[in-house]
Amino acid sequence: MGRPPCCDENGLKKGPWTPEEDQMLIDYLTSHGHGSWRSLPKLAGLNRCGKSCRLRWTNYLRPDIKRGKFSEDEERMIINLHSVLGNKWSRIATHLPGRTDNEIKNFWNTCLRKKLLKLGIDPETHKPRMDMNHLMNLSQLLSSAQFGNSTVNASPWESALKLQADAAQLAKLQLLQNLLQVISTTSTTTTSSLPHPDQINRTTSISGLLGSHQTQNLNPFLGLFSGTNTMVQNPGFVPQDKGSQVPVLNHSWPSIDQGGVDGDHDHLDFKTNISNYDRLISENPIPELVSPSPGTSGSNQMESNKSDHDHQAYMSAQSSPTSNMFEAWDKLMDDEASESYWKDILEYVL
DNA sequence: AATAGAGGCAACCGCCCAGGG
DNA sequence: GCCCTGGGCGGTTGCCTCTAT
Repeated sequence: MGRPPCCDENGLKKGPWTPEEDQMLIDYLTSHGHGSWRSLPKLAGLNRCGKSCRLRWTNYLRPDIKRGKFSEDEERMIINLHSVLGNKWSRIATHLPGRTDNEIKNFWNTCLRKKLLKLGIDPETHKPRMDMNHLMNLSQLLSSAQFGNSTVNASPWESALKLQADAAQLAKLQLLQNLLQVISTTSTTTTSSLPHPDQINRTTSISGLLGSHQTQNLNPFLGLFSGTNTMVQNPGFVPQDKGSQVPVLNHSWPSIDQGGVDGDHDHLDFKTNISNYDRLISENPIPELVSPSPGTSGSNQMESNKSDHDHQAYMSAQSSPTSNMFEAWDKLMDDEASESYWKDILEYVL
């Protein structure tokens, strides 16, 4: 097990710091530096543990700390970096001068996370949310928002995010509805709206319907975005994500015909619907999830190799014409997991 | 004006890892 | 190779403030 908490040592103060304590810590650190944090409190005359002093200094008292609200650039950067790095707050913090990992973590948990959730984006995966409850709610949201009317008072950044999310969500809904339509006309199940999973005939599997090796080609978003050139390759994305990119522009619907569908007219309808999505998106161009502007990237802090790597990944993500959302789709399709991902969704729907 | 609930944030906790002996 | 220690990190807690009722 881990070591016992250092503050268990008898009599050491915990909790909020007083201005006097802060001043003592600042005075000591500015004249002596921290040296060993463990011995620091005694030397500085503080009745605190070294760890508490270190946290207080690094998270609050350090002179280079920038306080106050996060700018939109910072928000964008955090979202981008989080999509690349995940919950590596300290690594994210190295790209935001004057911000601490703790502050970024708090900001993420209290604001950005909720913001993304509201926009229908899973903050963990940065992919559109696919849970059925959310999709059920979505139709109501979309109808009430009437596709963009709700962005009047939003910032341009929020509007862009929202519009993109709306488009993606609308496409998702329509995808699911069309899937259901296909399924209902192919199997004996008849549904005109999203059924409760318990009410659904689970004996039909989509892989059986379309051929066991074709499920990864089921993603209609490849077709969806193919006409708008938003779904392009992303050569610079994170190497650990297999490096290679599937040439998605030529990767979509023909495979269904080549696969197990055998020219079933229902599936032709499905195809037609997908090309309708193309038109929908063409007529309503989807903004990037985040702007490609790197803003103040804090590149002066790129000191470690790890940081350089983060920066490269980040800059790749930034410079790509496909921003996070599309990257996520791209990656989704490039990922082995995507097969089971879509399979899960489809089997859930079935 | 009082109160409950939500949100924001500082601080703590527990685990992990690297480095030194 | 093992143990100990310092330092770092991510997750969580709890307090304070704000807002709605």
